[in-house]
Amino acid sequence: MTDHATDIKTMLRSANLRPTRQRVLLAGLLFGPTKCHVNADLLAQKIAQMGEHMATATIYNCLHQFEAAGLLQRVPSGDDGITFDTNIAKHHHFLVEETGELIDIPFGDLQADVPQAPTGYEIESVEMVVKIRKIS
Amino acid sequence: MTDHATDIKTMLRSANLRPTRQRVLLAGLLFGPTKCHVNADLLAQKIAQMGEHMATATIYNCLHQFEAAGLLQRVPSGDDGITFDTNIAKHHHFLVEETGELIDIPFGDLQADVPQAPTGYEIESVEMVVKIRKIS
DNA sequence: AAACTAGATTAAAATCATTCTAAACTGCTT
DNA sequence: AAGCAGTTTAGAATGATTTTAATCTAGTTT
Repeated sequence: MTDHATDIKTMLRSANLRPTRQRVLLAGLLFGPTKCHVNADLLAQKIAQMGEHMATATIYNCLHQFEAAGLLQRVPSGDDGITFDTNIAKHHHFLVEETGELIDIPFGDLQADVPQAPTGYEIESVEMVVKIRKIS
Repeated sequence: MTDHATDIKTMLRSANLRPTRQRVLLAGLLFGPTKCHVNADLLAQKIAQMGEHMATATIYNCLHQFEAAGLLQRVPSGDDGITFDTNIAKHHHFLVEETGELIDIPFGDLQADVPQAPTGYEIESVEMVVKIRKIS
């Protein structure tokens, strides 16, 4: 077994997730060196390209489990369903109007501008989306 | 005809929308003195309570037309479909995790913190959502 | 005021991403 | 090797939104 596969299994076990064939395959696609934005459909395509197969429900299950384990972050996305970000550092996004493409914005000192939560509430997260469009 | 109904018809005509019975009814619900967050389902309920009826498709059509005309703004919302805000001033939102309730945050001087758009793009809108939860 | 027409409304069917179901399977422990 | 809890699966179900194609109506023309 390669070191990479071992790392992934270790990561999954640390998250209290059994390293099943499906979870290892998905984690391999998601947790490489480059961060990315994914949805269930995109992953199904990649899996199909590898000549593999995985039930749609499994892809959703794994994504939600990875999110619950803090391995993924859910991100806002125009209209097209559920999108996850493998970059779990605090950051915001540009959303390209025409294409729906998401581009990371590094997290600055935006926190200072966040207003107080209403009395009795605590802030859970701050999410900024900057919609942009190609200059015609 | 009441002044209010006249105002609404004028508003609709200014937006190049024929003041049909359905659009006048919806506009009456939406464009009162108090701002609110609505979705198609909530409006259908209100209409039913008034003893009226309107096709679901009509509610969606009108909401999208009002949005296109700048009378409504679309706002992000947890998972539950399409939500519109009758407050069209620039502002951001608290989103209460447990309930999905949206609460307006008055627009401050956040603009200063927005990063430059990537080359070749222009900023279309900036939307911030602050998720909050009840302190247990 | 009747006729006309583009635009609007409608019920019902279609869409489609996501979730549910309940049966079959598999990783782990004994 | 057996057993069990946790997983995966195909296919059905869900549910919000959109499409369709027929009917209707606001506003204009005659």
